[in-house]
Amino acid sequence: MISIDIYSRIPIYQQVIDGIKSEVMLGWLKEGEQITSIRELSVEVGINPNTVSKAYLELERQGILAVATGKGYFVAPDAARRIRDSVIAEEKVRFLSAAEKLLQSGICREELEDWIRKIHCISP
Amino acid sequence: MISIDIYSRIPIYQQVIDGIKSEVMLGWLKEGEQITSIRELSVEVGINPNTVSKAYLELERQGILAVATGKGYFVAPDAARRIRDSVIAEEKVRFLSAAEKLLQSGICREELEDWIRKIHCISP
Amino acid sequence: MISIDIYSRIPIYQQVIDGIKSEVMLGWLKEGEQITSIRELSVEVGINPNTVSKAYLELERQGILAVATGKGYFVAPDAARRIRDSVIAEEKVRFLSAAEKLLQSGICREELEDWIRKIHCISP
Amino acid sequence: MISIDIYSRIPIYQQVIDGIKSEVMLGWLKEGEQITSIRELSVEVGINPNTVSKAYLELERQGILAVATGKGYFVAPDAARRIRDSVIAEEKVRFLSAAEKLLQSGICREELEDWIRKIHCISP
DNA sequence: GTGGTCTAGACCACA
DNA sequence: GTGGTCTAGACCACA
Repeated sequence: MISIDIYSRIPIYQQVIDGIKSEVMLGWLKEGEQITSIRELSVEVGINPNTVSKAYLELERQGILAVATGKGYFVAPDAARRIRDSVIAEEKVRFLSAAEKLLQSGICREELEDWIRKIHCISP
Repeated sequence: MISIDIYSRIPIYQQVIDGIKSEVMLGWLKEGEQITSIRELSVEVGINPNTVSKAYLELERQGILAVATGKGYFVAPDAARRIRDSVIAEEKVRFLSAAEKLLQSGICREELEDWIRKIHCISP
Repeated sequence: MISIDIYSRIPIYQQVIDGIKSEVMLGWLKEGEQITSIRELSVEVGINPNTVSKAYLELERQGILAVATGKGYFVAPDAARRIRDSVIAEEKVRFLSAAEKLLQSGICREELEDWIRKIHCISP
Repeated sequence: MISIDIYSRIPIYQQVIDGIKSEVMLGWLKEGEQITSIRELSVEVGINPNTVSKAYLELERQGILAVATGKGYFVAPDAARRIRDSVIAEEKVRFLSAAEKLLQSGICREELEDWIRKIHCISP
């Protein structure tokens, strides 16, 4: 179940994209599996079907979803790997940019490494 | 001199805000010093005075600039420290968020630490 | 319905801010309710949309309104309490400042208390 | 000595007006006494002579200063009483307005009276 | 000269 | 439809 915050500055269609990607990454959606239809999802989360459609089209463009005309949307083969690769590429940029600004602001490397060690996270 | 990219997705007024903050951080603008007037800056960088005004008002709200009626805007005392504190607060969040997503994507802690060590940066 | 006096020395956007706050305080606008859109209100009261927008942005900054992209502005949860708290803080300062100046001008405490007792007002 | 805050939202000429009124009220300036010339005061407090002139003209209009052509400005006879009367009139309005808003916000009369009792002030 | 407010109107992303 | 940004230009108070 995707959760939407209509008051967030992140566009709703982007929240849908992020939600589906998460579900694939967590293994809740398997490659090849059919996903909830546009109409169903729009009712489920209480948003406009056009907004869901926009998200699905973007996911298709990214090769994460595949559309079978008249049948609906399916998780593309290789979807998990594609998502993982793009997440790593994007987050590495953010990580390095933030690290650089923190170093420039007087935070030392040791403190950054300390912060990393304290992150509690379960790798999937 | 603040450089503006009118094709950027970052709003122009935000670029002005970031530009002024940079100049204070780098010591090009000293605390107590008067800054370029709204009208002057608007012709210098080729944007509308209203846009500069919006940036200056936001900087005043953040306690980074102070306005003297009929005289103009000045760099507030304590401006550099305020900027530094807010940069650290914001970038720490981004740093930890990115690190967490990278760890979840299978990047190990040692690799993150390695990336940090390779950042070349001159602390002020 | 918000009434605007274009000849007042109080800026129009401030009158809009005060008007919305009054309507929330009086219970005419309920928390969570959508408020009149920028464009609608601007034609209703005969002012420019930019002026309404300035007021709404400030109310959002104060946590009294929340904006949903593409949908509009809504009264924030907790709006009434926030307004009440800020009114009390501001008016207490004015009250004490005025009282002190009156005492210094030779008005005695008993007279001030007498004035208070004569105020006719319906608590909500 | 009048103290000026150029970053205050209160106009400088108004701060000069308030400063002179205070000095008369406190008895530092006696009725009939000549006051510091426009030029002198402007140098003393580091502001523009035009600004001091604007303040003096307004004080003359209010009957608090009197001008002797070629000689300068003098404290008008009856100045202290005039100031006292106008302060009482203005502050009474502010006092009642603030009290009314506080009562409407749920503060009870007893609390207002309590606040008054706690004001520490030396009547002149 | 300095900012602050306001209007009129264009153009954009998003739902 | 919604709000957000931006321009061009007027008018005001203040120093």
